Amino acid sequence: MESNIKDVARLANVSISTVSRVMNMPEKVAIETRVKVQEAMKELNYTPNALARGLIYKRTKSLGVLIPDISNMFYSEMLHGMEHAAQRHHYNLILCNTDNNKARMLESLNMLKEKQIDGLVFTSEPVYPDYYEVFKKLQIPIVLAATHSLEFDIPSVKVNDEQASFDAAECLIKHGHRRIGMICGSITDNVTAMPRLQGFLRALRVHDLETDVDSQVQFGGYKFEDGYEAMGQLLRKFPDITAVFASSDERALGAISYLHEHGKSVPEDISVIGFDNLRLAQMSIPKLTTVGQPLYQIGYLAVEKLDHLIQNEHVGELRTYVRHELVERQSVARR
Amino acid sequence: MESNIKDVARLANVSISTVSRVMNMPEKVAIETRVKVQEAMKELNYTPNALARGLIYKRTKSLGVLIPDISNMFYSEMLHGMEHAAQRHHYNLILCNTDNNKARMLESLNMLKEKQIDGLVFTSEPVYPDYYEVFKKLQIPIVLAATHSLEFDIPSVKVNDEQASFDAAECLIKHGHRRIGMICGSITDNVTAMPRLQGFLRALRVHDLETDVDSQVQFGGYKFEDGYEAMGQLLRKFPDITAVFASSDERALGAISYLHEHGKSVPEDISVIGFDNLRLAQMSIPKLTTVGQPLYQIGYLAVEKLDHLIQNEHVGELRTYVRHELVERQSVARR
DNA sequence: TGCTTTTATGAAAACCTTTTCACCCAGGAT
DNA sequence: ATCCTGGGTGAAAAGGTTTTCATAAAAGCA
Repeated sequence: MESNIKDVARLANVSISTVSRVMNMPEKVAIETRVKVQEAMKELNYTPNALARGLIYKRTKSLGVLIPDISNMFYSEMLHGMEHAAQRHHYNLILCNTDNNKARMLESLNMLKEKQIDGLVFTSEPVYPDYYEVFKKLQIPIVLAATHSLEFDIPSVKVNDEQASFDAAECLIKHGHRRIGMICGSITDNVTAMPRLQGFLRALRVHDLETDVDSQVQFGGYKFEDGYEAMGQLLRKFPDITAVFASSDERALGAISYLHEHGKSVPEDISVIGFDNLRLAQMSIPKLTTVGQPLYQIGYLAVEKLDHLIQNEHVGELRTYVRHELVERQSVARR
Repeated sequence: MESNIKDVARLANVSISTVSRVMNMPEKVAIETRVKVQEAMKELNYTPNALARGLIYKRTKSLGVLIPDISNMFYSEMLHGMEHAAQRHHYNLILCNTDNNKARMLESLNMLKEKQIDGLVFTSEPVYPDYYEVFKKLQIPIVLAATHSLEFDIPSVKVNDEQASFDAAECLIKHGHRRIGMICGSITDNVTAMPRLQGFLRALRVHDLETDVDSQVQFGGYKFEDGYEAMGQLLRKFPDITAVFASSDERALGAISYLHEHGKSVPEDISVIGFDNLRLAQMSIPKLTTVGQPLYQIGYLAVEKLDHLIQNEHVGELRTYVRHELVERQSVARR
């Protein structure tokens, strides 16, 4: 039932070369032959086979995307941007969810290589040296999205986390807060969590506030439940707190939830500022003040950068830093 | 730099047939030859080319996924399930975001066909007759996820929307509510919105409450803003309302937001029940009571059903209906 | 008219595998 | 000694395309 170029050629009474030409350089074939062939293609419901094409062109117009957890809005917004850029540049996206699991990641990478992807976008997670080894073996253009590597020269696009956190903290300070806690990511993550911590501390220092990481900062996961948990810890260790910087929106909502359940109202008693500006930041009560990263744009630019790499065009800067933006809503109050 | 089977064969001093055998039926080749070949493969960092394989096997181990909007948590949770099922059965997922745009969908479908996907999962959106024509031309196994078709015999997996809505409405009624409004989807959508409306109305009738669609039901989009908007309308048309069934969690949060801003507290003044049980339903204040659909599972099962179709195994039932579940949290109060 | 150039087409090689078939050789049975 | 069996291997075709090169016909030009 599936028809190939041969069937078309036979039906149109031409050679397969001619059929191929009709598809790729139609101006090179006589007008009558052309329509004859096109009619045959239509009649047979013919579609060219991208596998055969890819074999010859050594190019598949497919990109691999490695994502730790697609159901996380953080990644899905980025993915959305990637998908649009991919459509624009005629790529397909092959999606691999890694669950932050190294074995699964390597497996996916292997599968992607076998499928001859033209390029790869790697999201979040730092690039550990052994990852870099694998990347090198892949022999494929790679772009990092929402992460970067200072050790290795891999193109990347992300926000300036240190500065963004600085701005978040400064926002709280400018609203008159002096006793500020932070809910931070894992201490082992120095591509995202550490810069954010540093930005936070810098803001405190710049404004002559004392800093005490031990009591003031709570480390943990990025999820709602982690934020909830962390808020509890923080309140115990640092009771006279008036504001909290939660370095992800989910954590922020978790914190707010904890505060709400423990009779503190936001922002009247305690102000909370988040990080990311996911769609859910507008949906909470109170609406969340947060420092936004343009996730859609990060995804979009990552794919465009990858395309440049693939086309061997100039890549622009190796490490692109996109603008963050302070989004003031209702979870931060003047004090 | 890229090595093929020939390079391996040359280095190992064997024919390419032998190399191929080492990969596909290693027991058929003498142990010394086997290790010789394996060493050569390792030395050359050889990976087989899935394009060439696919050409022969007429099977690519790739599935297409058509999704209206990946950044929507509704789809991203489903996608997560699909991805896990895909990994389990050794498929790759090629993701296409359609933006609910017909032209883009057809374009994607074409691309997917060219790439020789083994099957397709189509999410949400009703299957219009012209879609069905396209599907037929595709000559590829298809499964519908979170949608179904009564006109056409296409395998599908989804929740029983009518019954789920019935349960939602009944939950409100059992909590003593008599004046209940509904925020509903578009009136043109009769795969999801209409059954939900019918379930809602059935519950009212069964419990001898009067129904007046005109004043009691507000139609609109599924987003937060739509819910916000709709809540306003509803309150104007049907002022002495004590409870609202919003037929998506996002709409429910929009409604809650509206109520909050207009001085009504949830659930003390007005109860709200949602639909979906997205992750964000646990993150709101108050935590949202909702009737949950197992989105992850829907995605997972859809891919497994697709796999059965591809393998020509028995598909089980054509239309699978998975269990919904009433998740009682804090947005519904007794009256 | 006879020559060269151009235009339209086809044959065959190449891309990288898998698989069928044939071959060779060692060992067991007769 | 002869035949058969079978394990291990290689040559070649097939899968669907693109592309190079060759060829034939038509057109241009003197």
